[in-house]
Amino acid sequence: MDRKKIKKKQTTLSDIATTVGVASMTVSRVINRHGYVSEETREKVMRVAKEMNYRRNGLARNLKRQRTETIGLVLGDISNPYSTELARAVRETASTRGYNLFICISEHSAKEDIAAFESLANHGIDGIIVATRSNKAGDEYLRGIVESNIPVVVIGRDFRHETVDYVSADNLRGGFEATQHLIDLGHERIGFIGATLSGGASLKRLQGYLNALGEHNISVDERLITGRKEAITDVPGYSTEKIGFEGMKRLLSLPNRPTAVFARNDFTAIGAMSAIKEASLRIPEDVAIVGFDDIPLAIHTSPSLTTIRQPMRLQGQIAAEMLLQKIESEEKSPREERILNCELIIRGSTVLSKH
Amino acid sequence: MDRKKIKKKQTTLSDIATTVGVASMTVSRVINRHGYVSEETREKVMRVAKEMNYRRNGLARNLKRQRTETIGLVLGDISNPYSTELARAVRETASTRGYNLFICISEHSAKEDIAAFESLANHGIDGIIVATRSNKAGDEYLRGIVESNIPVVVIGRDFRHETVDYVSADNLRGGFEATQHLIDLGHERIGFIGATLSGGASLKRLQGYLNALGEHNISVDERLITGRKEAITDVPGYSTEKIGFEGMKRLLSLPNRPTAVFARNDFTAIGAMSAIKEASLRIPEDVAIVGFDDIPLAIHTSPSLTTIRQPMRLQGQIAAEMLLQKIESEEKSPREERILNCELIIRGSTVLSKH
DNA sequence: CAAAATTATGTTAACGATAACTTAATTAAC
DNA sequence: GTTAATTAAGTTATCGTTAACATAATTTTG
Repeated sequence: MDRKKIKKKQTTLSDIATTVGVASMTVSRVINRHGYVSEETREKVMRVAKEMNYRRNGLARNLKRQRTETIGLVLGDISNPYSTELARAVRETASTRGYNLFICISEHSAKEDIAAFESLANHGIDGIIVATRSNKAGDEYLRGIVESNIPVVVIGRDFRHETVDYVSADNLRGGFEATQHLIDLGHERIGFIGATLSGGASLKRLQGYLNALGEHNISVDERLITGRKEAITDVPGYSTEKIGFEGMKRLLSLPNRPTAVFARNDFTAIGAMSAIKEASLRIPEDVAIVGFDDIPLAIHTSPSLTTIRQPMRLQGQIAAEMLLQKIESEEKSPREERILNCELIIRGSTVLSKH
Repeated sequence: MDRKKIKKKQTTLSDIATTVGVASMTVSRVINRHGYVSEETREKVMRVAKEMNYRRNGLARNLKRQRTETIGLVLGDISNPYSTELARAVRETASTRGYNLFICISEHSAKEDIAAFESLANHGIDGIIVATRSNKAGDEYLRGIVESNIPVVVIGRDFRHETVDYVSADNLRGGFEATQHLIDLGHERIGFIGATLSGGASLKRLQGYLNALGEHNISVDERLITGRKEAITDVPGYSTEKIGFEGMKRLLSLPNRPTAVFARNDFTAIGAMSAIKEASLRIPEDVAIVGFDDIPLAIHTSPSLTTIRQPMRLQGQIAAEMLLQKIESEEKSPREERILNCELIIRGSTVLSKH
């Protein structure tokens, strides 16, 4: 075959320089609108640059300038409205401040977490926001990144480091309020779906649940707490519905089944609702249910889902601001931590609608 | 303040080389596991690299190697399940083939489209998949990118170029089948929400609707076609629900209102359903409704939504494969076009459930 | 009108990594 | 035991851009 693709090289500054008959530095000045260039030269250079379809090589530029004006965001799961709202807020804040955003997805895999961190760090990104689930291998790698002086901010996940800022919803309080709401409605046998106690209640939402029970002297029944062990799995997005479905079935099969359930997130709650309906029980009369996150779907389920709304956009915005601050400041600032309030949204899955 | 942050520079190959007492090329060989190095030297280098927390500078590396093993994906809207499934499939395919994926969001803004293209191109990305809505300024910029020999594949959007591959769902046929389904159910006054005829039915789904009506000799009533003009707006994600809601209200206020409606996508359909319910009409008895996309929410609405399912993952996978093929092939291959079949999913919004 | 400031351009040396080449010592082959 | 192959390094140039400095012409200032 003689129609091999001759990898036509990109036009470079010096290509233009040669054509116009100036030094490449002059061309650089024109391209960057910076420094003295005569109007005549500028026009000539611009014309030739356009003709030759010049595109600046960012690799070389960033290598020389030692910054990229780009930040990275690593998400565990892009199917979750929580993640997407986060991403949108981060992008918006970054964009306003003149930064580009590259998003990487890790699909809750430690290996992909590392691949994402590495890839971003390698590209000389100015800073990274991490919103994946914590896991050992990933965290270890992340620590290396932090220690090589790349600014990092984490959202809603464990990771302690003296220079890493932290943003999160108040999951502890949210979990507490969800449970409190059910207690206020008179429930005493309240289940939890989405985690087990074996991990020592590392999940803040579960801890909030336990705290609420404790405060009202309701004894904890471990059989009412169900869910797969807290660990990185290859389960993406919507499959948490399955955890909710199976967890609820387990709870319903108990000799003394709960009258209310708090699910660790809305997808889990929706799965649980399916199980309840399948058992021909009514929501909320037979089993009341509270979720967490207030995803857009929550208002469209039947009955609509009572849930804890967390400020997704705000978390993204604050994280981005923190990161940019770190990137741009000369001073080394102390670790900052922002924990944002959640809000109980009461809907039909706990309280019969009035009409 | 004297605790100014001394921007500790990253460790470089030659830092390690100096410490160990070898040439930086030797260190490079160790790091890249490529070329001859004695076991003794390798171990020493590895140890020092670890101690000094070495991280390879990808900018320099990629600049020299002229490739990054990274591809970019530009999405108009990340809140849409269509986009997220696409992204996941693209990531998976890319990852399997050893490529990283950077995702950019443009929020349906021409300016941000351009910013995303530019940023990706500048970073020397090996190729770009574009799944934004077409718009003049953005397309013009994209054309420049294509002409500077960066491989590009577009998904489900207009963009004609002899070297740009194209993947899409068969929107024309999908629109036809959605309408056909309603006709089969006996409907004759069928509305369309989400676009107007003024743009000359550039929207394939609308064209499919028109074709189906034509085939059954149902005359087109322009008052039954409603929606905002096809254009880039700053309206993100879920707000298409609003278009559906308002469009439906307009249709319901007609003297001779439609008995069925085809909405350009599921969010629009859901908005329309709200309007129908608000008017105290029944779905599907008074107004039947069909959406498009089969988003996860579609099964959870009440009644559940009849819709056209498009193969989101498949589109992403094929696009990624096409792009990687372009990137890796030496030969210049002719433009390829893949149009994928859609599937009608019949649910409660058009047919009363049987129980 | 000399000194200072401004404008316009060129030169040089990185940024950090690596491909391509060279040198030299070992080991294998015939 | 001489030639060829393998192993283990080092040297040089370059990827494309830009910061920093240097030069020279022109303009402004006092």
